[in-house]
Amino acid sequence: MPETADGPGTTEDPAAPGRRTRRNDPERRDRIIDACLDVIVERGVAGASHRKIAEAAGVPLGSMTYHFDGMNELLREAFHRFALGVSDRFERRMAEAADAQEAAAAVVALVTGDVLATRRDLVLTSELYTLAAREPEFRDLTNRWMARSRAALGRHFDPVTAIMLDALIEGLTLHRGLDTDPYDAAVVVEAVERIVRSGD
Amino acid sequence: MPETADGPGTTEDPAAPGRRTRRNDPERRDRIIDACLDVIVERGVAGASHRKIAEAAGVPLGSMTYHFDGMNELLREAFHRFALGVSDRFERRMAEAADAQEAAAAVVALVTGDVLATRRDLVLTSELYTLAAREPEFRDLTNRWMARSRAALGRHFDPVTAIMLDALIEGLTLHRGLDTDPYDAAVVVEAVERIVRSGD
DNA sequence: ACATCATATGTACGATCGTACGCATGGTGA
DNA sequence: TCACCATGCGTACGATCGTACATATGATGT
Repeated sequence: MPETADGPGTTEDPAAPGRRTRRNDPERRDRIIDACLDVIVERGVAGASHRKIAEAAGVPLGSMTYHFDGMNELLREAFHRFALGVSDRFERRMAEAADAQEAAAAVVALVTGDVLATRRDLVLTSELYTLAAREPEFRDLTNRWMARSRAALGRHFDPVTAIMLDALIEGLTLHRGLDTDPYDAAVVVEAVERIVRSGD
Repeated sequence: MPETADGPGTTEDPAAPGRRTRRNDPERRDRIIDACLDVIVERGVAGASHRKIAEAAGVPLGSMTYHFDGMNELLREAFHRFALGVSDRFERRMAEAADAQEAAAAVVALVTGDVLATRRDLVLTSELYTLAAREPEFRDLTNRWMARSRAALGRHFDPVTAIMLDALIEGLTLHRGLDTDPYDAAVVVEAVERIVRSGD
């Protein structure tokens, strides 16, 4: 059974079998948000219902409407957390780079490697963009995300180069993620080089 | 009332009020597919139900299961048509370009202009990628689309440059489409130039 | 120890969904 | 002209959805 990471109070009270104590669970809200992302990865936003998320989080259905004012708020918080997480990792990598050359190498590593190229990240990013393409509320979220990425790139590159790099990263990640057999990483190296080389 | 473009047989038979003649409508299947795309643009794949699509196409609900073997087949055909259309327009633009310089200009025009930058195209592309990220069936579709784009670019650029340009176009289009106030078109010109300049 | 009440949850409702299937329909060959 | 039957459609069914709300629960102050 999946029953992942039993939260506090989820298990039965040994002293009173058959009864469940659920009160006083401060992390419940967080768990719901995480479970929401998990369900989205597996079933998509379309398949992410209150019931599925509640089951995945190990909380009763009633907790959904109690902690969140409707599905939209839950989605907003979930994708906010996701974008923040990816953004943090990106920012950290850029901060760790000593100069533009290291930064370029870090960008290549992010695209070809483990951070942006996860199936989970690909799915969640696509789902978020789909929401953003239709609802301004989520578009604000993606805009803040893009702005943060460009700012992180701005540590090492001029603003225009940062914008172009940001777009290139997006396209490369997306295409490599969707491609049945992704082209060689050398292409990524070359592409990044072409963009940053002229930016000095 | 929306009741767009009454198809043949959709209106009442003047000779027999209250009766409807629906037989012999060869374009019905096509109309359903087009209506499907319209509904997806407006409500998303999640909101594209048989009933909504049937209403938009001006056909009875029964026609849905009659012409298509389930929702998945309808989606597959609809997105196939969409990808083919965009691909055709892209191909044509590339074919019209006399040399690499004109091709580069065409790429800029496509990204900043009217073909790829429509809200409709943005929404449909996002929705398709979201499906592709999860289901291999739709991933094949996007793969064929990407292959065709690269082949079209291959008329004027070497294969590696074509791959990079393809990714750049994707990222630029997506970011410009989602950006609340898109950066200047000059950035697009510069980015394309940087990618193709080193490709000679 | 006990009354109190904010916190938390179980349940029920109306809407909408995809799909199956029996029947109406009208083109067609005799 | 008319019977026939492939084509096309109206309708009903079971499932699932988001959400509201009455009620259970247990922490807390006295």
